Formats: sequence, structure tokens, C-alpha cells
Amino acid sequence: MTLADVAAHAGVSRATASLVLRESPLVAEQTRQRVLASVEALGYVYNRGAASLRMRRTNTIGLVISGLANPFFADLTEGVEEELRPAGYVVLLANTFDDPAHQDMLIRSMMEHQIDGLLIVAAVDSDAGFVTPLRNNGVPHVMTTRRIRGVHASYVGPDDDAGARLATQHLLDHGARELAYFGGPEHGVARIDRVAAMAALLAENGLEPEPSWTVPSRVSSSEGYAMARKLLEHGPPPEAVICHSDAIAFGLMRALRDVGVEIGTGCRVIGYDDVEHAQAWSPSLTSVSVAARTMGRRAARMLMERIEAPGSSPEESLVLRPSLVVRESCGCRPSSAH
Amino acid sequence: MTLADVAAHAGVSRATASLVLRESPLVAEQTRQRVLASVEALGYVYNRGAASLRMRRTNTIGLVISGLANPFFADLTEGVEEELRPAGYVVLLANTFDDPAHQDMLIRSMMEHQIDGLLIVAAVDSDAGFVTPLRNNGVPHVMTTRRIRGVHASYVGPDDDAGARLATQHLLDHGARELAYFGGPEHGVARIDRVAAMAALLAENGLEPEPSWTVPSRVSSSEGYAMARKLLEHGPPPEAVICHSDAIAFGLMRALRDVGVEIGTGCRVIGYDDVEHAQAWSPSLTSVSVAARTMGRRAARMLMERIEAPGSSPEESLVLRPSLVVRESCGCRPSSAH
DNA sequence: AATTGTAAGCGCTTACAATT
DNA sequence: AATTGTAAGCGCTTACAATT
Repeated sequence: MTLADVAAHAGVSRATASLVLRESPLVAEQTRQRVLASVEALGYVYNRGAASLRMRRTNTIGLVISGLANPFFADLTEGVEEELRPAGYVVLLANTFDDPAHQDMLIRSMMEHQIDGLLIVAAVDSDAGFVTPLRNNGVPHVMTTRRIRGVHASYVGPDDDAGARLATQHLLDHGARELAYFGGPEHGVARIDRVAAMAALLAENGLEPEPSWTVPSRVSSSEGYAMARKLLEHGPPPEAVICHSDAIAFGLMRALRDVGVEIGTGCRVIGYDDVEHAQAWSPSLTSVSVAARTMGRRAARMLMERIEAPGSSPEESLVLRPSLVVRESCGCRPSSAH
Repeated sequence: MTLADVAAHAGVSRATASLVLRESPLVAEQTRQRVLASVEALGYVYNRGAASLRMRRTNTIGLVISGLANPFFADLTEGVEEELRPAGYVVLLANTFDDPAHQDMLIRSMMEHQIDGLLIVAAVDSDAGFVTPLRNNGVPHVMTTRRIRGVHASYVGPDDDAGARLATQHLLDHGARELAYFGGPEHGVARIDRVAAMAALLAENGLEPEPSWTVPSRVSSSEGYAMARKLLEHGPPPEAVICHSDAIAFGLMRALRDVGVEIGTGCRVIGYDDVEHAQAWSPSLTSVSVAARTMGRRAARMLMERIEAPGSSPEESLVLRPSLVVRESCGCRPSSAH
């Protein structure tokens, strides 16, 4: 069942049939109707692969994510799709599980599928070389969420400096003097930037981050829990802690509960990402919100622009300002929790 | 940069070059090395689209998900990928946002991309006709997680009857007499099956579900919260409630807290899905676990088998038995919370 | 002038023939 | 007998020619 069958059924040439499918104005209304009727009658399904080969464009974009199970990335993925679908693109999704070697494989596989462009949340410990094949083959690409040291490519991500300052300032306003930045991948640029921003703001106030609690971790609630329990064996928590993610904050809060520290007074907690459940937790979690879905949309839009304007377009960087969603865990008592 | 270039560089024909890429044993080791060296030297990237057209097989499978932001489906997606990737498949992902019309579009789009098979978590209110185009065009497909009334297709999903009984029995063992099934899409088969199973088991004990709390809802913590708050205005909660999802349970627990009901004593709560944060919540959430990742793997495997054995294979149905992960919210006090 | 058809080609694979 | 090459074709699109 190919276009040739449709053409035969409608009594026109394959060329004409193709023109009506592509909605060309060159074909007479009568003929158009006839062809469309044949498509319907035969239940013809367009072969986009064949068309892509001929047109040298697949209308497919690759999305490489470091960990889909993280709701932050799931949201981002939804944003990407929302933006790309209406524009006629289809997304090829792949998960690296934060493994750089796997990531290299996936990028290669996507290139073999002739993607028109690539969106990537790079694995935390990516080697800077992962973009080389993309650049060499002129595949438009944009990185999002995570910056990798040494990689120069277009980028859409959160302003980590601003985010960390927002949280730090709020805690200082609460009168806290001992602050820590808890968790996050050790060499991740995000963690490094946020810790630096926090330290800078603290320094302006004659303070410095609590070293024993300013430690890296993997990003999950169970990791946050385990690490917090260990630290709590050696003494009480600092007055306030900013967590690298909401998941880590959930783990930390559970650990604090276990040892009888009251959250918001005994220890002020702020999370990062403003995940859906932050609101339902008790106490509800104050969190730095970076609007994952919006970020996905912006990144997708930037990629499309780069695909349209090939070669010429200079590398660009879009940084989104986060906001602080204030709830209870920092010690505030909002009039209504919801 | 095509295979022809590689062949020219290596001084062989395109046919030979193709044979070495496809790892045919027909070509001499020397020639093989020469071609591989040329591939390397030229930085050649295989065009899988062209090969697919010729071979009439794309090694691509479609995955249509009703809502990726739900961590349950994100896990499932990871399971699917884990299984499919090593087998040489690439997954085309699409999100329906539970919209049947959008779902129909996506399925069509995937068929145009010549997917070798389709895995689908159907939108809750899917029309039974959504499989027709797949069947008509002989596209192997398997449904997972959700069963749609009137649709006959291969399926991998949880045993909702067993899951609901597990939770109900546990609550009965705690001495609870007033039980409710809280939330979930009104016409969803899962909710209907679970409520029926619960009612059956209760009937054996001379009881019936608490009607005022056995109500449908959308699946999110904020919906669970809102609905619970509304019900709590009219009186105290039942002795025990099984929630349609962990997210709903989180919302419910928050609402109970707000009005001063102690969870586990004033009201026993059991969730469904055993999401990661169930463990970190306080109290930690007892939940019916259906192992989303495993389900994804099984569904992927079934699909691959159906692709290998075309036509012949009869429709099949694989049902996975869930387990009850007992924590604190039901009133148990496990020796260690983690 | 408006509409439709011819023919080549996108980058591969593979049956079969040809060469050593 | 072992290895390599020839040529056709997968299902489309599109420049250009041909027809009315």
C-alpha cells in the first residue's frame, strides 16, 4: 500500500498524489478531492521515512535526558513535547541514567536516525567531548538544565546564582546564622554555583556556610535521609539548610523528625525544584522553583530557531530566573497552606 | 557523506561496504579492516532511515503514555527503555495528557513513522476504536497498566483485584470496620475493579465500603487534598482508607493533619503505586506496589515477541501480582522506618 | 495559463552474476 | 570456493516537460 496505489485508484500520477498530500496549491480542487477520497478508501498510511530520505529532513528531534524518573525531568520533557508537536516534530527520547558512556552511544544512535536537532540534559559527569560529533556533523543542538564545564553550546537553564541567593536571603531574614547547602552531585556545576552564591552572600554578612553539612550526595529522598541520619549522630543540625533538590529535602525532613527536631524552628529547610508534592508534605516545603516545563518549552523553541537558521546562528545562552515559593518548612506560617 | 564515499575511499563497491557495516561474514578480514578504517577516517554516520526504507523495518517502537509527569509512568518508561535498547530498538515517545483525541493523532503519527510496534498506556477515557488503525495495518501492539473496556488487545498490567484485597485484608486485620476507596478516575477500569474487589472482601465480613468517602477524583496530591478537605467538613474520616494512588494519599494525609486527625490511629491510610517518596513521608506510607519498571520491561518483552512472531501469535494477557509494602500510615510500627 | 505526468534521485540492501 | 561487484528497488519528492 503505497502512494502509487492511491494514485492508481484515483486515476492520477504518483506526482499528483504526492502534491495533494503535501497540500500543494498546484493541483485542481476536483483532483484533490478524488485523491483524498482514494486515501480514505484504501486506508493509506503515509510513509514519512521515505519522504524524509527524499527531503533530507526527518522532522524528528532527539531528547536525551539524564534521568526520567526525576519528576523535574518528566515535567521538562512534557514542556518540550508541548512545544515541538504543534510544530510538526516528533521526539525521539532516550535516557542516559547519568552514564556518560551510554550517553555517547545514544547520541550516535540519534544521529544515525538523522534527527534534525538534539536537546540534551547532559549526564552530570559528562566528558566535554560529547558535543564533538554533533558539531562535526552540523547537527543543531541545545543543552538544558545542566551546564558542563568546558562545553560551549547553546544553553537554556536556571540562574543558579539567583536561586541560591533567594533562598539564602530568605533564611537570613529569618534570623538564621548557621546555613548549609545539603546534597547534590559533587562535581555538578549547579551545586558548585549555588554553593558559591550562598557563600558570597553569607560573606557579605560576615558568615560562612556550615562546612559539616555542606556536603554532596546523590539525588534521591533515600540518599538525603541516609546522609542526614549519619550527620545527626554527630550533633544537632544547623539552623537552616538549603537542599539541592526537593527529594533530598524530603529525606532530610524525615530524618529530622526521627530524631525529634522540629522543622521550621529547630531547623529551617528549603528545597529546590518545587516538585508537586512539596505542597502536600507536612510541613509543606518552601522551595526554589525553576519551572521545568517552561524551561523545556524555551529550550525546544531555541532549538527550532537554530534548525530554521542553519549555520549562521551564534551560540546563545538563556538563563531563567527562579522564584522562591514560600511555605512552612522555612519557618513561615502562610495564612493558608494551599 | 554516504556509504558510496566510504566505499570509494576504501576502494571497494558500495555493496561490500554495506556488507561490512552489517557485519556479514561474507567479506574478507582484510577488506573489512580497510572499510572500517575509512569509516573512521571520514567520520561516516550510518543513515538508518535509508536502511529502514530498504529493509522495511525501522527498529523503532512507539511508546504512548497518558502522563509522563506521573512518576509511576516515568518508571515504567525507564523499564521499557532498559529492555528495548539492548535489543537494538529506539523508542519514539509521546504523551497524550489523557486526551483521547490527541491519542488518536499520536498513534497515526507513529504509524506514519513506520514503527515496528506500539506500547500504549491508553488515556483513561479512550474510545475502544483507538486500536483499529493498528489492527488494520498489522502493527503489533500491547497495552499496559490500563485496561480499556471493549478493547481486545494484548496486555500487561497489575492484578487490581489482588492489590485491593491485599490492602483491604490488612486493614481488616488492624480491626478496621469502616473502609473507603478514595479517588481515581471515575470510569477507569482500575478503580472499578479495585472497588469491586474491596466490596467483595468486605461483604465476606458482613461489611460494605463507606459510600461518602468512596468517591472518584483526578490523580494528584492537590486533588486528593481538596477533596479530602471538603469531605472533612461534613464529619470525621472513616477508620481506614485505601487511596487510588500515593499522590492522592499524600494529599489526604495533609488534609487529615490540617484538621488534627492522627494518621494510623485516627485514620489508617494505604496508598497505591509505592512511589519513591512513600518511604520518606511522615508517617511513611503503606502502599500497594506494582513495580512499574518491571511492568514496563515485561510489556516491552511481550511486544518484541509479537514483532518476531508476526500474525500468528494469539492475543495474550499478563497480570502481575502486586505486593503490600507495610510502613506506618496503616497503623503499623515497623522496627525501622527505612 | 492551469494542470498533470515523466523521470531522476534520496542512501541504503541484497539477489545474483562476475571475478579471482 | 571465496570474495567482490552490478543493478534493481524500498516509497517518496520535485524540477521540468507535456498536455489540455
